[in-house]
This record gives sequence, structure tokens and C-alpha cells, in this order.
Amino acid sequence: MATIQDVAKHAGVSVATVSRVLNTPSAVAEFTREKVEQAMQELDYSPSLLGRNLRNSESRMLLVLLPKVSNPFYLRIVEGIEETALDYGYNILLCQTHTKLEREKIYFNLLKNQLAAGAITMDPTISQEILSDMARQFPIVQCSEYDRDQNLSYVTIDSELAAYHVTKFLLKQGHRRIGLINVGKQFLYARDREKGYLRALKEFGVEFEEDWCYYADDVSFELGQLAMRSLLNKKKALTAVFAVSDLLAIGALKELNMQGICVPNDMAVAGFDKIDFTNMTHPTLTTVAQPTYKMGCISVDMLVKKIQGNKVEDVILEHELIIREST
Amino acid sequence: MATIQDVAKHAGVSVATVSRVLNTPSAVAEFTREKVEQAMQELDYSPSLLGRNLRNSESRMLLVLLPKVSNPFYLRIVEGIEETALDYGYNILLCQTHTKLEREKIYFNLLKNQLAAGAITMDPTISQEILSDMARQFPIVQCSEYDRDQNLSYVTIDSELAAYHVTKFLLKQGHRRIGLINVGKQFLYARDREKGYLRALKEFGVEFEEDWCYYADDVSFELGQLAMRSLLNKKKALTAVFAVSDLLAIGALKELNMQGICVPNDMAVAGFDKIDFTNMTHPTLTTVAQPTYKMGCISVDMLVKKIQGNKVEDVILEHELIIREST
DNA sequence: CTGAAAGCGCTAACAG
DNA sequence: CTGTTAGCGCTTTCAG
Repeated sequence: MATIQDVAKHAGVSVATVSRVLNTPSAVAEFTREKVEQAMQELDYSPSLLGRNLRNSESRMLLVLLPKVSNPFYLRIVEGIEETALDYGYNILLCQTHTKLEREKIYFNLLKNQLAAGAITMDPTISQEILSDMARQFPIVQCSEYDRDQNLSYVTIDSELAAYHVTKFLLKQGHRRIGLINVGKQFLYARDREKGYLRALKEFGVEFEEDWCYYADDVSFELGQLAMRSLLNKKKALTAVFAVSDLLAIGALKELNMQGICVPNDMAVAGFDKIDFTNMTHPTLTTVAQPTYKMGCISVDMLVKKIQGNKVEDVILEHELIIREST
Repeated sequence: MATIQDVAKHAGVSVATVSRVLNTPSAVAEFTREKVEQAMQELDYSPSLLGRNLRNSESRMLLVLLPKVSNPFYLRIVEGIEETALDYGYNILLCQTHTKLEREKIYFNLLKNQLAAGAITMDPTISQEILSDMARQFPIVQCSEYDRDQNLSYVTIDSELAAYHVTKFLLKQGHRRIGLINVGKQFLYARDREKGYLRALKEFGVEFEEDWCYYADDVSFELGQLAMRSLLNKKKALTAVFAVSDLLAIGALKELNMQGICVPNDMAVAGFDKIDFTNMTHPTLTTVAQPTYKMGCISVDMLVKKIQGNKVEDVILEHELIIREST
């Protein structure tokens, strides 16, 4: 690979001049510039970002932390992040944490090592202690998750309110025995969505019963099926179920189909996230749309601002209840 | 951020010694080493990879090129890539090409700029000319795609054979009028899968009719629906449909559900890829399993070998016909 | 076992 | 407008 030295020699100028045609072409006489550009062409020269990055002590890389890519919820977010990052001239480093502290540490080290300029984290269980500590030193924004730490910016929706809306909708339809398929309380969104669910029940004077609620260990189709199966075994039959994630809701739907229970007549089902597939299920799934693509874009906007040393405001985006056949 | 200089000063040694405790600790006297390690701790020192990378003129980054992340087919591949890369101490740069030449160029430049050490490309339409050219200079492996260029290694399945198997299976079930939902012929896998489909038909003495075949512009649920709708409008009714991608098959299934056509009794449907959703459809979808996770892992193995200057053999992995309710 | 010094490729004062 | 030079943080001879 040709270096800036080679180009300089070949064009009969100094390296400074070559650097100038790269960075401030207007500061170079046209004749010289053309000479240099030709030399670059002839040598098939590309400036080494290793040299440039060291010199500028910058690196145009953004860390993107998520539990695992196989959860389709993150798809559109990542798409938005990647698109926007490119616009700003940044590239993204995709990092799966598997919600393991050990993994998070490995990846956060990329910030310390100056390989990444900032991070967007979507891991809902990330250690808040470490996160706060990192956020003091490095630009970090949380996407779809949030923490009230002053150094930690976030972009998210109001999960509590959204869950309240879904539940209220089911209540208005006349449902009184509404199950909840949730995940562990270590997830903030799990706590928030449960709160919203309970608030709606209370508002309608429905007394919550413990065994309406099932806590899945993780978010997946299979666990959604399992959850539904368990809920169906309770003494008093439910007439509706709200799952805090589409993956769980789709699994639940599957189980109902398999047991020959008619949705929505015998059981209404609502999900959360509006992943693409929810429009392909049988019946199509009522769910809460999060503006995921936009969330991705905004988190990059925020992060880049932070990297540039600007203050940013947290963002709470609107959600939308998508009513379809399953309710 | 503390630099190696700071640590050296703080520990009262030279930078060379600090570097040694980082890289060849055994070459440093225990007493000195401890002193240095303590200094590192006290200063919360992390070596800058910018400096190290420049010095070593290496960068432990792998480019991963795919059309767009929102196609769930890539999910498990990327998961495998990321996992394996981490094991080798590499990080991955996720790049969406949108099958646009312009994008590919931007990203391939990261190789020229020495920011990435090699690339895994999954873009089926990438310009073979550019790709060959790049492969002459840089380590590149193709994943799930292939080209017979000598510099270009690949890991894939035998698409032609897999399509042949699916079609043969449908024929054995007694189907004689089998539709094909394909994508544009610019995709190699589209050509291969069509070949396999035709070979099976021929083997069973079935004469292919032009209007059994629909070419979608892209791969998505919606276009699968559209395709099915179009196929249903033909004069002579089909009894089975083979879609070259699960996304298309799921869309087709949806359309059949909507029109009240019973699957598999009135129409059998088979897909390709075995994405997770296929087990959640109604009915569950017959499809071809590609060992996607493994493909991801192997492509990294191959790429790292190439980076290290070793020769590698191309790999063709086994596929598996997954027979479920839709046929 | 340790230190001095050179240099990876680039940019940015500073001088001319 | 252009060249000289220092230096970003690190590793690696080469001496000692």
C-alpha cells in the first residue's frame, strides 16, 4: 500500500502538500494539486486511517451494544443507527452482550482503548453502576432503555403509558380477566409495562389476581408458547392476554392455535413492538408500534452531538396502538 | 486518558518496560512488573489501540457486508460471525449495502484505508468485477454466496440441489402443478434454485409452464403476498408453491389464509432458509434449513486464516429439508 | 533485565 | 502557496 510519503516523492512535493490536497484542497495551487492527484491515482493511494486516527486521536466508530441480534426487535433500530452513522461519517461496531457483564466489559474497553468514540446501548440489564461510571468519561446514549443518571442520555417510549393503553383497550372491549405475559423484573421495561397494566385494571375496578401473570425467563417464541400453556391451566379462564413483547405474543398465539382456541373470540391477544411478522400471523396481532427506525436515527444524532461536546436532551417518542385481528 | 508515557513516569521506568509488561510480561523482572502494574491501576491506564494499530499496521476489525439487516435470514449468520470474531479477538463492522454499488465502494474503502483487516460479504448482487479486484489485494470471503474466482473463497450450501430436493418432495406427494415464487435472475441463488426446481420437474416428466413462475423484485412478506395473489389469478390452478425464500413463502401463506384457501389441502407451500418465524406460521412452514449460524462461524475461521496468509478451501455445507404442516 | 531511540502514516504549526 | 519539523501512542531493535 502506498503511503503519503510515496505520493509526495512521486509528485515531487512534500508530504504536507499531499496532506493539504487531502484535507484543505483550496489551500493548494491548482497546478500542484493536479500533480498530486495524479500521483495518488497512479499509486492507487488511500490514506491510512490508522495514521490519521492516531494523529487526530479520534476514531469514527460507534459501539452498538445489544443483547443478541437474533431478537428482531432490534432490526429496525440497528438499520436506523447504521444509516445515520454513515451520514455522519461513522461506522458501527456491532456487539452482542448476551446480557453478560463479562461481555459488556470487553466491549466497553473499546471506548477506553479509543477505538470507539461513543456507544449506544440497548441492553436492558446492563450494570447501571458500570454504565454510570463509563458515562462519566465517555459519550453514551441508551436506546429504548433509560436510566435517570445525569450523564446518561436516552431515547425511548413511555412503556408504562403504552401498556396502560393496551390494557385499557382490552378493558373497553369488555374483557375483565386479562392475563399478562411478562419477563423478569430485572428489566426496567418489564416493571414499567406491568405498572401500566395494573393502573388500567385498577382504573376499571378490576381486582388483579396473582395467577394472571406469567414471568418468562427470556423473550422468545418458545417461551411465549410455554407461558400461554401455563396460563391456560389456571382455574378461572382468562379472556385476553397482553404480552410485553411480540415474540412472546406470537408464541402465545401459536399455542392457542394448536389447542384450537379461537382468537379473538375465545381469547384476545395483544403484543408489543410491532415487529414485521406481526402482520403475517393468523390472526394478525394487535400490538404497540415503537418508532424503532427513528429511535435508531435519533440515538446517533444524540451520540454525535455528545461526542462533539454538546449537551443533549432526552427524548421520549410517541407509541401507537395498532389494532388488528387478534383483539 | 493516561498514556504509556504517564505510566512509565509514574512507575519510574521506561516506556519500553511498560510495553513489555503489556506484551511479554515474562521478559520483565517480577519486582519491576508489579511496580508497573500498580502504576497502571492507579492511573486507570488502557493502552490506546490507535497507537498500537498504527505501530503494528494492523486493525482487528472485520467488515461484514449485507444488503440490509432487516432480512431475518442474516440474523443467525451475523450472530455466528460476531461470536467467532470475538474469540479471535476481532470486532465486526456491520455494513448495509442496500445492494448499491456506491455503498459497497464506501465500505470496501475501509479495507484500503487499513481500518478493516478483511471482509465477509453476503451481498448477492455485489459487482463481481470490483469484488475480484478487491479480493486480489485483501482477504475476502463470501458467505452464502459464491463466485468461482480463484481469490474469492466462499462458504455456502448447494442451492440447486436443495431446490431440487424440495421440488422432488412435492412431486412425490403427487403435485404436478407446482408454482415457483422466485426473485430476479441477477441473484445467483435465484438462478440456482430455479435450475433445481426445473431439474426435478423434468425428472418427473412434468412440463414446465411459463406462468407458474413469479419473479419478485425483492424479498419481503408483502411481495410474497403479491406473488401468491398473482399466481392465484392464473387459469390453471396450481396445487403447490415453492418460494425461494421464507419471507416470500410466509407472505404467500398469509395470502392463502386471507383468501380462505386451505393449506396444505388446497395448496401446499414450501419455503427456503428456515428462519425462526417459519415455526410460528399457521400452518407451520416446510422449508430448507441452512446451517446459518455455522456458516457465520466458518466464514470467520476462513477469513482469519486468510488474514494470516494461509490458503483456505471453499466449503459447501449440508442443507436439510424440514417437512412441516404446510405440505 | 532495562533503556534509548527510531519509526509506523498522518496532520498542523511555523517559517519562508 | 509550500516545505520543514514535531509528535500523536505504541512496539521493537539494539546496546548496555
